[in-house]
Amino acid sequence: MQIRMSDVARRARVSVTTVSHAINSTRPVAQETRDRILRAARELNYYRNASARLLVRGQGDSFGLIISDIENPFFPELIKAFQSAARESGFDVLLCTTNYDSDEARKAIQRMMENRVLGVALMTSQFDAALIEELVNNGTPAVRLDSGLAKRSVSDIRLDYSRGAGQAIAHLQALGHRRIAFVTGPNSRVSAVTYTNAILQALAEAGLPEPQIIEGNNRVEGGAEATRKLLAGNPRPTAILCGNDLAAVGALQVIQEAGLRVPEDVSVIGCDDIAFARHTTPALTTVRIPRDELGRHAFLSLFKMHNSKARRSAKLTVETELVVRRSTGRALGSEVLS
Amino acid sequence: MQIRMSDVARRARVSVTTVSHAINSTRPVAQETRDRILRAARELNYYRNASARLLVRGQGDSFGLIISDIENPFFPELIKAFQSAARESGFDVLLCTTNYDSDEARKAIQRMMENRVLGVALMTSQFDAALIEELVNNGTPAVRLDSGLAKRSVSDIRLDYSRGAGQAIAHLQALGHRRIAFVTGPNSRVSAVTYTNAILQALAEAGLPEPQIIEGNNRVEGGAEATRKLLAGNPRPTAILCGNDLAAVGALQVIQEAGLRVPEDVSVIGCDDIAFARHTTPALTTVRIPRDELGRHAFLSLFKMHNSKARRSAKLTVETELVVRRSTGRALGSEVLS
DNA sequence: CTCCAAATACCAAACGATTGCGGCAAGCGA
DNA sequence: TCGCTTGCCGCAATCGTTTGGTATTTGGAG
Repeated sequence: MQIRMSDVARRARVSVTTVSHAINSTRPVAQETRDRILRAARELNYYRNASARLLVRGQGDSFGLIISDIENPFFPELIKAFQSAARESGFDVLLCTTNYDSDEARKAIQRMMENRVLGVALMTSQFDAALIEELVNNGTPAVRLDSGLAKRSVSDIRLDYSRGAGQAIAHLQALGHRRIAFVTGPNSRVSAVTYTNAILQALAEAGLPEPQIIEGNNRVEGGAEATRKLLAGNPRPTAILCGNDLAAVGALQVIQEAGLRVPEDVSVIGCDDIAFARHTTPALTTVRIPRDELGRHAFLSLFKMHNSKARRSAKLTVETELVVRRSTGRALGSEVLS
Repeated sequence: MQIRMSDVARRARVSVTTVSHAINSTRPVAQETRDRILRAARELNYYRNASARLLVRGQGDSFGLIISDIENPFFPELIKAFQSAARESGFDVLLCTTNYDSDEARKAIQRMMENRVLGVALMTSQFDAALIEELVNNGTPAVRLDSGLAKRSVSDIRLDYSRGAGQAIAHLQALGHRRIAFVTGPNSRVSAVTYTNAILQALAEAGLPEPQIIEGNNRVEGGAEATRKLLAGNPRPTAILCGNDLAAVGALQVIQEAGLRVPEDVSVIGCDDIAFARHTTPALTTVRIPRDELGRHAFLSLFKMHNSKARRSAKLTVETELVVRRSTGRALGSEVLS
């Protein structure tokens, strides 16, 4: 059925042992012999059998990455960073998505384990803590990227929202905003509530009043709907913070459709800094989450754990940062002379 | 090191054979015994060894998908469609990206083959035809999604641009446009030249003059740059067609930054209909490529080939279609009374 | 009580590569 | 010529499952 090493060996008139060594460069093979072998392999269209190889070596060479939704523009950049970090070190990556479904999440973990990945990174909140525990008890390195609450048992890459949040609020305050509204992500998502808390705290520290809060769904439509409610209020907010950029896009749209101007009438701030944030009109001011760093660190951390056989690695923190574009401006009715 | 079936067997006091059958439901096992086995497996944290399984069965259960760039918003939707079609039929998918690099492409194919995928779908132009040939000669089913030129040897899902192109041109013509410019994708990309040809033909059939053509790169910056050139021309075009939506976004931006209005001064039409196309301002009129259909058909086609052991399957065609939004309007200086 | 079928469980041979160990031959110095 | 090193290469055990071919038990019919 398939072409085996022994076929190559026969054609090159050597033993399978030699073929193996020639192909993997695991032992010196006479130049002439090696050539003969490689030629035979090419002629026969031979590809190593990964399972046989993995079976006997007991160790594969790929790391797993589990994310929730590939269509969410947040993830691709993360995936790419993880992937290229892995490739740089000579590893493959096995990608699974959960689509926010805990059953699929379970399958994803199972697939990872059955394929004996060297470690797995997870960025998805809908997650049985128990499963992760098992994973770790198994000795498989794991990192979570989504966690605000630092679970003890798994190494995390902590995403620190406080800096970005602080900068966002300071920015708004400097522009004279006081009536600030906040469209959060779904409260079921850890990262969403972490961000919410960071914003609330920054607001408090700045001595600004509590914001009006509406729970959104981190999608364009959710942001749009929430914004409609906000605009109907009286007095309406002069600035709207959104749980992510997608929601902010919805906000932008609704505000402008209502005949109001951004940022003259209402300022908008997103979160994530997805690629499109710079192409909205006006370009979106947003709290940047450095996904490339996140992805790289995730891999590096896993890699270290794998090498050192440690169950946990040093906790890393990556910082958010406000990037100011054109969707924020001086608050209406705060025409201070300057 | 790892936990084997024999460990589970010992703990449940049965043979490995029975464990295997209990876990895979491949042969009846007494309810009581099965329970004992599954419990033991759970207690021991047992995961099947995929390699051993695959090795002996000779057949895996995943299909491969190779794309060029995960950050291009065109792809995620395609991936998802492919994935969910696969999952519905009980298969996994192995995803690889090439990043437009033919060396990585080679590695991707190799990974697919080494892992004995049941078939592979490719959407990436930078491709050694030779590699694909091999693949097919190996007996591994393959489909290309990017192909305008129908290679003989591989089954294709043909993407028919002519309908969408025709509709786009008709739409523009109806609005009174005659000075039409076209920002193409890179000429190295098959799909790009296919689209270009479709547009050119539609233009000719409509009796419209040849358009001014600028080669872009299918990215925002490319579209922006090309548009700057176009705007500097005299007379400037009243409508700009773009090779994809990303470029169209760049066009939109440049036009509006130049103080012109879309669509009053210049109309813009994109291609792809990425998720963000409906959220640009104004919302983008574009030639939709049905990525979900593309992904689904790709899998289905592979699946069929795999089942029937056929090397080729019926050629499918998926149609593009114009979706009209707000970035197109009546041509300047064509105020016909109606 | 005997016999048979059905149900259940086990034995052992694969699957295709890797790798420790050992063999052979050529080259070299004494 | 002998003995040793060095450079190549092959033998055969091994990895953890699956699965065709039996063996054993059980229950009921004759």
